[in-house]
Amino acid sequence: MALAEAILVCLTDRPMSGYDLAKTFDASIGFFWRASHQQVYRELARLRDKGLVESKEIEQSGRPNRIVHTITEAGEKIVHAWSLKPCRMPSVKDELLVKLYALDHVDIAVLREQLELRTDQHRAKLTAYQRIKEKFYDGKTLSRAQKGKLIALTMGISNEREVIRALEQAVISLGEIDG
Amino acid sequence: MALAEAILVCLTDRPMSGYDLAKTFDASIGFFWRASHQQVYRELARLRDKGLVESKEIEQSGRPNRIVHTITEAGEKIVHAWSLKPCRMPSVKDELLVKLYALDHVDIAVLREQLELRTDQHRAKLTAYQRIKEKFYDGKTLSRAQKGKLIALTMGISNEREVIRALEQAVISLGEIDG
DNA sequence: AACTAATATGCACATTAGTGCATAATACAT
DNA sequence: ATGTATTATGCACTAATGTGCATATTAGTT
Repeated sequence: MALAEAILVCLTDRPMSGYDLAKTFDASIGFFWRASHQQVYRELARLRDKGLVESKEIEQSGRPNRIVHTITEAGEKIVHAWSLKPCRMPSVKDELLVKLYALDHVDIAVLREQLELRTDQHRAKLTAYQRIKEKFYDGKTLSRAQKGKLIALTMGISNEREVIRALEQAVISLGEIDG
Repeated sequence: MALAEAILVCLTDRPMSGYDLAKTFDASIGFFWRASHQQVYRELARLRDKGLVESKEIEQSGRPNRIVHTITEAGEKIVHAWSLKPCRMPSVKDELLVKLYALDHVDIAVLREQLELRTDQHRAKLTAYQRIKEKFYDGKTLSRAQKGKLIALTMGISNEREVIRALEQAVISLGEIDG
């Protein structure tokens, strides 16, 4: 149920519409907890029903009205209680590694392409993280909240670097097998 | 739907019962695709319905009969078709990073404990991977299938090492904030 | 004697996530 | 004119995952 908490955490910063939240889940907090816009709207409805956020419609002309959600005191209590509860290990589900595991039943040329595509995807992630770090964190005086985000971001960066290195090595190893 | 394929991949090695498969998902292939025993039995029923595996009951005395599943030709075709399809990026969902992201709304002492617990869990994983590598792969002549498994395992090992290093650094950074 | 682990299978229910679609207006490019 | 992107919300259906329970026997432990 940590999508609820992730949304509440975003709303501790400032009130936001579902659309704002969906964008946030495509960027910053989405690096650590992925969610689609449908998931976000659905969960917002539940949070509203439970009284953990308050929603008010803001009229706009030309486009649909914004519905802006504000965290309530009850919502803040939920966030604090959640912070004390133990975390689960993220569940591993990586088809690419399953394909390596099943090497004998897989087209090696295709698998190499897939490894290279994956490497590029991680390079793109690394670049995105580094841009954010340079733009918002490097050489700045940081609040405690920002320092926490920087620690998470730094972990993301070092992880992407290592994954890229490991994937490049995997392609080399695969080449040695295929000959 | 890659649980189906992961099971089929296991069955290309040898026919197995649901129980055998569940154990395999607690160890080897489960390092790359996690699944509970309930999931395995449910998926086996579906695979049987689709004619991708054939199941026969083997009588045992004292304990429930084993139902041993063998991959069919149709099943092997599915595995090959799957190997050609592009892979998705694994979906990120890590509460611990969300808590770092939400540092201002979190108990820092508790978070440090959670980071340390997570570090220990990754150390345990690393040890398990290394034992398997030493026992089954180091200094042995390997088939192509085994070489694929070794590449996946090597990626797992380097990833665990990096995650441990990054978590240790995160605890240090957190200490500097907290004072 | 009672408890625990291992072997072996699975159902029922609840929660979570993903896919596809629907609506509606503006702005900008082709 | 037509298409595409952006802003903005959300439903309906399907698929995947997790939780709790149920059954049944043997072997070993406290």
